[in-house]
Amino acid sequence: MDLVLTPVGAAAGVAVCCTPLTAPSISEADALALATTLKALADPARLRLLSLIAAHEGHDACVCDLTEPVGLSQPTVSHHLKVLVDAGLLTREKRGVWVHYTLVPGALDVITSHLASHLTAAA
Amino acid sequence: MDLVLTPVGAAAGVAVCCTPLTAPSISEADALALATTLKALADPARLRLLSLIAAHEGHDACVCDLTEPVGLSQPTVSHHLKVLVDAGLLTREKRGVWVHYTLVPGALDVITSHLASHLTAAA
DNA sequence: ATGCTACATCGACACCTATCTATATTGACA
DNA sequence: TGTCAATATAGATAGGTGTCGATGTAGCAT
Repeated sequence: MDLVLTPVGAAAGVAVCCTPLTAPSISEADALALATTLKALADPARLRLLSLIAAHEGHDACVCDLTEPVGLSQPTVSHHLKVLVDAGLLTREKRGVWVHYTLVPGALDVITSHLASHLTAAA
Repeated sequence: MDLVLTPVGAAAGVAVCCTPLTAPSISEADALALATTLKALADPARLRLLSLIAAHEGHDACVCDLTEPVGLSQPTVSHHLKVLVDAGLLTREKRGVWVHYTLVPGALDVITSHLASHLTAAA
């Protein structure tokens, strides 16, 4: 239903502010999906949790390894870990009484490559 | 003031849940800084704005180029652009009546390399 | 069975943020 | 100078989110 409203200068050749498009931009759906994943990353507590897990042998750590270093309550840590699992950045595995969280290999690469492909110049 | 509370298994050699640390993790300050920048990226409207600007010739676009494609009000677009400038992802330049926003070259690379260095395995 | 320990869920609260409308500001032009 | 167009700022509001304490759940040990 969008009416074409005064395409300024289009017919008259008047200098317009706009530079021409040279490539397609990200779709609304892709932007939403990327933003959702980035939101999971965009928190200092969650970055520290991911970094702590990455620093552990096998990129694997249990909650008891993580609560004290980040200085947050156990329920809060549990909440953040759930966010990271839901975002596909961690996997959860129960081992007896303990729960181990492990980095998903390549998950970060997927994010950064999407960022690069949509937000950078093609040469 | 933290008292050392029952370092379980430390003396007895009992199997503990925890895997050993093999590397240092991100600092609290670095995590905060990275999260702040990522928050600027973690919004679908801002991702679309960045992508639109990247798709323009010279990675440069004026506000009038951006308002209609993202489908948001002009003040909202202006707000998002300010967030991106404050995050160091865009630069702002006034040209007569119009204002042009330009991608900061390499800004995205800085983010992704920080992510990679803190959150991935060292081989 | 009972209790203990590790972790998750619930409910509440304070704070942040995305969005809008209305208005101000700034520059071009007649 | 006065008007118009492009953009920014202000104020308001609805919804999201990080945090906590309290409580629930599940597995191990005695």
